[in-house]
Amino acid sequence: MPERRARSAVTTRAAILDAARARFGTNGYERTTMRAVASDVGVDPALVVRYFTNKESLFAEAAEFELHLPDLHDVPAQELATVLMPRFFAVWENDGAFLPLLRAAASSPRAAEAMLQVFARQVAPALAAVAADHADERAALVGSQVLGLAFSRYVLRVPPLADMTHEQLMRWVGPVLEYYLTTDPR
Amino acid sequence: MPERRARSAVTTRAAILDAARARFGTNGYERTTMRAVASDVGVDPALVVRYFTNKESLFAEAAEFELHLPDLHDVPAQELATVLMPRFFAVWENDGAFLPLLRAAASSPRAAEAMLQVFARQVAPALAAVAADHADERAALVGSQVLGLAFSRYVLRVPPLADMTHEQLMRWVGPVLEYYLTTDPR
DNA sequence: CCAGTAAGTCAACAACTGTTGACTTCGACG
DNA sequence: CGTCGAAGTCAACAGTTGTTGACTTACTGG
Repeated sequence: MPERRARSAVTTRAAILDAARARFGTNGYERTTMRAVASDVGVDPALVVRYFTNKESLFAEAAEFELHLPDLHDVPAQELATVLMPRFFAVWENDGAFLPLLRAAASSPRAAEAMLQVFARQVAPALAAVAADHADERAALVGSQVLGLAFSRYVLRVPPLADMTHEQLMRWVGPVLEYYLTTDPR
Repeated sequence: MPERRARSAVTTRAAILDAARARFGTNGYERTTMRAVASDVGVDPALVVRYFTNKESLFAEAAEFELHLPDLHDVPAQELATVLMPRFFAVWENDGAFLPLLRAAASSPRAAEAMLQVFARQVAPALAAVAADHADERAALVGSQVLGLAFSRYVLRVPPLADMTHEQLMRWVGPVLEYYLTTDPR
């Protein structure tokens, strides 16, 4: 039992990160204050900067996330949505890092750039495995629909969308993803 | 010739409103400062509040816009996108009020509510004219795709999307709108 | 038991924000 | 010409924000 501090450093650091994600996720970047995050954890604001040096760095760390999209090479077109959508739901609803980034991307160029990187490094390559042609355009179109869904459902909370189940959404959106990835527009 | 002031009140008022739209549109609500708007017009900050009383009221007026969606009753399904998309492009690119609202909606509950009202009062009713059934769900899905497109193209500036022409986008997105409005998911 | 170090607090700073009230400028009109 | 009201400025306020540096607390290893 090497250490048993009343509160180990890693513990409060993680707590601060969680609180930051929650605040950034519901209030966005500018409306989230260091003091509020600190007080959520019951700690002095100075400690937050001691651990994360900056509001900007705190945000950067809070907004890091991995989609973990599976390899799509052997997935038949009709099952693309069944494979993809659950991953999106997971990132949107469980991991707390997506919403902060989405909200902040709307008004902060830096956050927008970060979101663009997530798309370029995680989404586009995975989708390239199944795109018929014009892979970058197809991936971007899928991204626009997916992002629009997240924005409408979690940020705007458009009533019908916010209340639908995962299954209902998959049935509606599935054919669209399949179309964007594999079909040629008329 | 009743009035010929060097700068009539209505003129500077309109100039302030324009500057506000531009600032809100590119920087979002919180990062837009009264002082910056005032200085864009070459005027004292106090004058801005004299005309608009509040930052919040200034934003409210700057973010008002009308979609002017046409009556869709006699539009055949295959031409829905040809009729709808040009209106969206017009509001996105010419009128300066859409982007401020979209950006602000991401981090301000009030702005989100305003955007929801635009959807409920202007988009949903117009689309109800052609929706096969579940009109509210179908309208919301169209809204999610349209919003996602705007977000990706104008806020995030996803490269392929930002560079595509109106015609290219219409060809890709058109079938999706048609599907959401008229087809049953499999 | 005691010193060292990590964990945390405290008060304060400088900058910036929205907003206010009193003042000035100036064109129009009787 | 003189005055009246609109158009606009000025300086300043009160509050909030991120960030800093010096200080205190408390656990642990020797």
